Amino acid sequence: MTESEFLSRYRSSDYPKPSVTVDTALFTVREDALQVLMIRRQEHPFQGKLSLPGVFVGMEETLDEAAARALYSKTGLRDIYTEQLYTWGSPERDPRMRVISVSYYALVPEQSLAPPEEPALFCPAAEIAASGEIAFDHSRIVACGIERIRNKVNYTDIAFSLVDEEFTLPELQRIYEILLGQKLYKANFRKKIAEKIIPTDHYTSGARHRPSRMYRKKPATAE
Amino acid sequence: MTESEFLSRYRSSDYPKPSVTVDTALFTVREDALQVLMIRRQEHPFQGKLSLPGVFVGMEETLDEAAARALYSKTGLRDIYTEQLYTWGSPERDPRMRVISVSYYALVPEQSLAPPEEPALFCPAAEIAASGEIAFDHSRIVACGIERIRNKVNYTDIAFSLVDEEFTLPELQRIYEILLGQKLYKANFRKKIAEKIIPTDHYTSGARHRPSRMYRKKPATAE
DNA sequence: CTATGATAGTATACTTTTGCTACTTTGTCA
DNA sequence: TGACAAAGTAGCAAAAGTATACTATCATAG
Repeated sequence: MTESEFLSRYRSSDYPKPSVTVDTALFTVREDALQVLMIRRQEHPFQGKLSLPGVFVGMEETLDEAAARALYSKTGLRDIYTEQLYTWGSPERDPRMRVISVSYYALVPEQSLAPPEEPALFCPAAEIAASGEIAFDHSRIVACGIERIRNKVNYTDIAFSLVDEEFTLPELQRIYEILLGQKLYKANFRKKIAEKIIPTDHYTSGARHRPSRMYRKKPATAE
Repeated sequence: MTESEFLSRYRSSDYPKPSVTVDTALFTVREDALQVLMIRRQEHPFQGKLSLPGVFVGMEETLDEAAARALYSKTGLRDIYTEQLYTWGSPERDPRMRVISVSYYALVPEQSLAPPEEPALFCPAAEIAASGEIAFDHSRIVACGIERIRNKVNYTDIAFSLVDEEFTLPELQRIYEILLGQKLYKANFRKKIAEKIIPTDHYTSGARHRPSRMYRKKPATAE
């Protein structure tokens, strides 16, 4: 039997299949806290509960594309920093049927977001992670996202995804402190990120204290 | 409409669904190299090529259970250190049909493995990761596993999963060196892992040099 | 037009970890 | 009993991380 013969005889409908969704946790830092975009469900199951934005994976799209689609439909944003988190496959996680969920997390600066409308809202991520009142296993997904972010802050540049293109060092430091959940020393923080940033000749103004210089992220050097 | 009415009307077959598999990369350190268990495929597609052990996810099992099943069927081992890696969902990754693959990696000490038979064999992981001759996207899965292991070696205890219950420090150090791809200083290495191990009163013997003390891993302390 | 409060930004001392070299110990074997 | 071989230990210098004290510059009040 040749490969093409084999392929033409293969009947994929011979086996039962689970449904596959992509659920996305969009994080931002707002009001001095890490917050996550949640949707209040209008339909069953879990009607009235909070859930993450999600879509069924189309037959012709990649998982990354499905995640981008879910995020775009709720925020209108493209080209967000997005990364796959974990895949959840317990047979009981959805009461309708067997659904396997590939979860993603995404990071955006608060400034690039329009205030969410109607069934969508931002919630403190820590509260969602600790709550027992969240639809499906989405509380665990958020918890998983928080943990992943916290782990990656120190050895990657994900924190820059949460500030605008131009930012001040006190702003950036605040992001780090919120993600890590601890206070950092100003001087040490600056030493550490000095090599990752480029100063501009812009300064903040208006505040009744010394203005803060603005910086940009240095483009990643080739490997 | 109540929730139970809603559920009874829900027709999950209304939507096309991808198939879902679990593919597992079983790593061990053998002959001074990180090696991975591969299967030479007997059937189409990719007949004759190397692939990772994989199974279709059953409708009543979790993903972790499917991974354990795949590993058990090839090695006869249960309770292996196993962790989910990444989920691969490109529509073209399987020529038969749309298949989404949830990949796992697993770590076992060489001593606990029977020599693999027939279509199964161990291959140097770096070669698999670099080869263009591997079935599906399994080469990338192995590459992803190597990277994950390398990242986790320094801030977790996964290296201990690759040695027997009792081990010598030169053995353990060799594991670290192979995973990290670099030589370590004996004294520094010992200082660092001193807190994670418990000495036994056993020693190696037979070699024509000073015997090496054997240790066990200290049970993880409560969080 | 100067004092003050508030935050931006810098200099520096101290502590811990890492990188490295040299040494001592203890077994087997000739 | 001396030589080799790898196990195991001691210690120093450089680098990185931790912590504190200081100076700079704006807006506003008086």
